[in-house]
Amino acid sequence: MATQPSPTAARGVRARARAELTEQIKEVARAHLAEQGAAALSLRAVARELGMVSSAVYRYFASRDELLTALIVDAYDALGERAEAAEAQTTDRGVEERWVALAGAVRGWALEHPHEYALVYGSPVPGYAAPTTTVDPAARVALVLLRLLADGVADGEIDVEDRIETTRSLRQDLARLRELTPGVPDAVLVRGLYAWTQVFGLVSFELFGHLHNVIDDHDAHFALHMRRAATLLRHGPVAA
Amino acid sequence: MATQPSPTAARGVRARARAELTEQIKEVARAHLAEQGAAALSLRAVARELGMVSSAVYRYFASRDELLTALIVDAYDALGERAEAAEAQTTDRGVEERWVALAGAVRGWALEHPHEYALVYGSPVPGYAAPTTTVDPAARVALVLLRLLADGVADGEIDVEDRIETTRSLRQDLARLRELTPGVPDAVLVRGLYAWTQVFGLVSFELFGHLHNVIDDHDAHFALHMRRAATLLRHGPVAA
DNA sequence: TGTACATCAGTGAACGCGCGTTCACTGATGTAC
DNA sequence: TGTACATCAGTGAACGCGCGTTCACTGATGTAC
Repeated sequence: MATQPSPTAARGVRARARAELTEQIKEVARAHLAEQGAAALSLRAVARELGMVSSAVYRYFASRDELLTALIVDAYDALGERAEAAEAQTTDRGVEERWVALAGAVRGWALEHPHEYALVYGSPVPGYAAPTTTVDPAARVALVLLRLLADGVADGEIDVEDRIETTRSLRQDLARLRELTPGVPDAVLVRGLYAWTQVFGLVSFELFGHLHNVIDDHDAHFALHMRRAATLLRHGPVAA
Repeated sequence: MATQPSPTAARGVRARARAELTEQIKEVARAHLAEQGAAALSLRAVARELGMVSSAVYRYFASRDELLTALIVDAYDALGERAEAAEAQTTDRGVEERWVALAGAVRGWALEHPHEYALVYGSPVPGYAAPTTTVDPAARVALVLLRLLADGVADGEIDVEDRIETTRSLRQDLARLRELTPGVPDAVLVRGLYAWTQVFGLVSFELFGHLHNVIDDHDAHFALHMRRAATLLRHGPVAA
């Protein structure tokens, strides 16, 4: 019985074949992305490489934009997964080590997948509007940081005393952010945003070539700044 | 005599016409950039809009890449000029105000010219390799910060005491940077790089949509972070 | 187990489009004597 | 001031290319009875 193809198993065969080819299309598309960038990604070229006729791809993705969206979602998910794993491995240690692991995961993934990083964190693809499907995967990596902040505050590892001067609307933005991880005060959220910007700013600078002829030892440079970011995350800047 | 067309004046007429049309081509190209991004920039479309035949553009730019290079150089120069002017207007004030003016100039220019910003600070254009002509204009805006750091150190407004732990190769990178503005110690250069990354990281996040549903009050958010950056620039983080 | 029907994957041709770049050319503008 | 020549801007046609998407179709695979 179990070896005989039942109706559902049969449907399963077709579905599996479909899933496999869908995956193959995305893989080839990712490879093309890595060679020429998102703007040059072409359905025809992908089909050609897979030995299909270009129209066949439309059985799998309704349009070029839909394929792009799938790649974007995958990229966010891959980065999120990597970050979650890296941070989970150091959960028993302190805020600083967890932060360094998280930041290192972001940079590590970006260096391994520069064009996928550019696809999601670089300039927007012209004529492409990201659908709401991409919102949740995009938030995944940020949630790792938010949980880290919440833990650090709960443990007392992160100072909470510094005050920030800001506007009512910014406080509302921060309050919305706090809904995801209650207990993190405004000042700490601001420090988190600061550190967050630092990670992606640095990775983008490195990948997009803006540290050319400025910094050669990218590893040391990144490590140094992430240590500083960790200190700031825990204590905030001294008031002037 | 002065009103008669002398040989050089005559040559001047042709040269001026040439310069004007070159400028017009770039203007139209910039407008197209703003509508569809760099990858979609087309010589034919530019020519069409100017009422020329596409091949005529080749009298002015030898290729599409050369036009792109000109736009990149112009963008860097425009940003540099804006930053220089903003900072120069506050030279008599302290490091913090000068820094805030500089950072505000960068963001202001970026918000007004988002696609030109993306052209130079976003993901690299696929298949385009920036020639060395772009190096000096690119450095212009960074030099403003370096001079500010040098002044702040000379005035005693910027603390110089904090030590940084780093590698020999990174110290070499910093030494090379110091050649441009002698007298700025490693620790201060590192703080400068940190602040620098923060400005461009924040502007990129804002322009590329990564603060969507996170921060609505971008002005307040940016102002807050730049004030913090100024404090850090002057004093560095507290050691843990 | 067998048959009639429905679903689905993939084909191949076509539509209409835009692109970068080259080339031989016409005419106008500038230069040298 | 006038003429012969050189330089330059712009034309128009062409080359060869690739693209996204649609559509009617064939044949294989799955489903229901």
